[in-house]
Amino acid sequence: MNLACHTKINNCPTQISCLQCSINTICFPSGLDLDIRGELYNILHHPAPLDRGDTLFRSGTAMKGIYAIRSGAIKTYVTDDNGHEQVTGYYLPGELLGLGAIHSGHHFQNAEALETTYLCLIPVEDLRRLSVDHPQIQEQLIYLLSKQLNEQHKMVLHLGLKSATSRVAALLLNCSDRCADRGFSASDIKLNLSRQDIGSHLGLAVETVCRIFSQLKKEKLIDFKGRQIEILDFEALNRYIGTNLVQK
Amino acid sequence: MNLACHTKINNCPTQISCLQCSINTICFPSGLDLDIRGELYNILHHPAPLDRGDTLFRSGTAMKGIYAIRSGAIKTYVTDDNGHEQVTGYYLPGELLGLGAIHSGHHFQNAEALETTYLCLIPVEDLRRLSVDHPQIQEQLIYLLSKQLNEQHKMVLHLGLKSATSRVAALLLNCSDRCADRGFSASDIKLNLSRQDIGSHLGLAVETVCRIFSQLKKEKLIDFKGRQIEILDFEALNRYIGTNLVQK
DNA sequence: TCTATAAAATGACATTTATCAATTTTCTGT
DNA sequence: ACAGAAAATTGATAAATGTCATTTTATAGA
Repeated sequence: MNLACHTKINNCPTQISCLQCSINTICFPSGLDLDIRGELYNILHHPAPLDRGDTLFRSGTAMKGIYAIRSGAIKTYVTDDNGHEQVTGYYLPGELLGLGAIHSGHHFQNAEALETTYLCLIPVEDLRRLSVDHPQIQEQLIYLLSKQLNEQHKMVLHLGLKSATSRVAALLLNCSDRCADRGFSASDIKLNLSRQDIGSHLGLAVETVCRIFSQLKKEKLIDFKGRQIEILDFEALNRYIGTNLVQK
Repeated sequence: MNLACHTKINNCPTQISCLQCSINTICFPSGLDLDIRGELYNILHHPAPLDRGDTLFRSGTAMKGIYAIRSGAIKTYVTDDNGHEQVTGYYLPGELLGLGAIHSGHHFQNAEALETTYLCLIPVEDLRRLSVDHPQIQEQLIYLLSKQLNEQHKMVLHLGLKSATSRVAALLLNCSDRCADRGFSASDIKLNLSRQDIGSHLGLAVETVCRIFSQLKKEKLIDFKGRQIEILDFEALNRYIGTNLVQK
């Protein structure tokens, strides 16, 4: 099995300029003029890296800004009255968190690191100030918001699939796609959510998720060791999704 | 039962200025300065109203712009290899369609009118041109994109609920909320999706949706006649969602 | 490296949901 | 108002998924 996507960019220094950052082709600054990237770097904050289990932000709190993941992985989740978690999102390096809180200024989800995670924080107020002179920044923000909205539309599609197997397959292929977009392997992915998290995200019991993983392995559509997954048959996984879109 | 939300603003004239439009407090122009609203009106198109079943746009086609619903209702859906539909969204007056296509310029969903529907079309190119002189327009677009992203995050949460009843309850309360935001009744709502559409959206069989509707009626949590629904017990419906967020 | 703890996996059984078939109700067009 | 078609509903049964109990495996900290 090859290297997991995340391991390739581990050991990031805490401070790094966008100009040198290994993910600057997919992160916020991608497509911006070089001088604007420089200005963007001036307003960036580099919070201390998060350890596994550390909270990035909590539901109900004011947003400090937009977070960009430099390395690591984050899950978002909500908690019900009984303290039970439901995972609502899974974010990879180069992806942005907090965009949905711009309009209200507050988060309604919690965000937690799934492994050691390095981030950049872009304060929205500073970004707004910067965009007065550089309308390109607003255009970029619109572009990225639209892209993430599109991603969520796809998630809504995947979560509306009827069978448990098709929902799991959709999640796997979704992660594969996003890894590939980031220049990582499309077939060897690290899905750093627990089976419990996956179940809670897809509306399934942990045991169901385990059984589906085992069966997909037996059918040789995937192979895995823990959270390290190798996709062996993209076609077949896609067929699971396509043919289960909706029953007759 | 009171009037359905939609009936209140039926019989819209085809041409109407944003300044007089009944939904201008929630639609794109909300919050914009009056002179900018006037300019916005100048670039608006008013396509002929759609009849029930008419297609607004198709998957794979280039986007013409952002659509704002003036009255009526729209569903978005995708179709699998076997021609089976899966509903991915349901849109009410004052809501915008097509925002997810800005970044690629293409739609990946189909959009279809569920009843007679009046729309405005805001061509993105014209909007971009207008925003050179009025950065407020880009700020507004960012605000609205963030808001819709947040809405989709909620949908992801709702579709990840484990029981069929909680997913149906979540859909009902979601529509109620959105109706209330628009100044319509929160308790008397018209959910103009067929039971089939609801099932396909939530990953359930039609029959399951029917049975859940019947049971909620028997338990006096809702009342309904066809697609006209009255919510009788918000508390109880909310409890369904909260206590089913995730199993132990 | 070892131990304690958590995560993952599996089997047996209960519950929920899907499927199929049939009936009733609603809607559309004349 | 009427006829035909589509949508909604309901029951019986099959299939999928959840729950509980137990075992195995992986992980974290000493």
